[in-house]
Amino acid sequence: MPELPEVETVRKTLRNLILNRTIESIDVYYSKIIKEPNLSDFTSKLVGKTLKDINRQGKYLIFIFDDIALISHLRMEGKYFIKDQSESIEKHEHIVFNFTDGTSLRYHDVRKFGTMDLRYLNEIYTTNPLKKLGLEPFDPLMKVAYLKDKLSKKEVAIKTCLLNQQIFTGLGNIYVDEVLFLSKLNPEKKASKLSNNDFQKIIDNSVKVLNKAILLGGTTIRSYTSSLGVTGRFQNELNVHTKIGEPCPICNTIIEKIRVNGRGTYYCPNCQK
DNA sequence: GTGACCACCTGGCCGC
DNA sequence: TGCGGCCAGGTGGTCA
Repeated sequence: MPELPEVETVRKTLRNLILNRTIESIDVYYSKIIKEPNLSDFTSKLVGKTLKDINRQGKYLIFIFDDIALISHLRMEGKYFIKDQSESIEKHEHIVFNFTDGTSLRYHDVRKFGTMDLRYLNEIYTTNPLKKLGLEPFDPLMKVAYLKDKLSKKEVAIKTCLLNQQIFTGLGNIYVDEVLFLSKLNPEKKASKLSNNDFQKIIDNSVKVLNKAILLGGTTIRSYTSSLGVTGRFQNELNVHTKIGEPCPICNTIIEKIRVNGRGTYYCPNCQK
């Protein structure tokens, strides 16, 4: 599933391919992807607009048009593909942005979990969904003091807290498992029990894991591929996620799988006590 | 305010 | 072979 490194890979790929194209029309085959505004306003506000830039905040893609931004979340299996308009619409292609040059940007989502919102440029960061996001690990303000302030009174598992995008933005299930492994922290340990040193390790290892994943184009597990079918290579670097029954790369203890707040969680019971 | 739980959604996998 | 049930999981909403 797309997490921050996968979204960043999609952003870079699309930015290189479709900048400065102008929307001629939009075909919507599954309108529930669009959250705000309504379908009619969504299309009328975008048609005729030229794509100026593509940014990212956490796991959200931000398509910057002339005066308006399309904020897209890929959720579990969202993908973008660029195709000629003459190519037939495939199953699971729910929203198609047709450009004036005869090409199209197609949003493909098997599980239909993805979302799209339109916002004027001056309200992108002052309204949801981006307003509520916490800091990314790369943010200069991401310090031990920030995490301590947010987590020191949390009586829930640290894994649950790191998946909370309102606190720690950008990590999903895969990378949280990897960060906690590198930090030698048990995913079920209560956030309130963590030390300053633990918080620092979480920050450092998050940056380390995400940077490496971005470099390798993200992680390809199950069905995820970025736009144009580009697959990531970070899955070859995973230490614990999906490694149930395999030996820990550090101590050879067998990796176990548990559920933390309903999420499949992989960890080494020896390294992460 | 906090934490637990559920809905959304479909393909893949497993057991019968 | 075919069918039913479960699992995967990010986020928002609801409820206690």
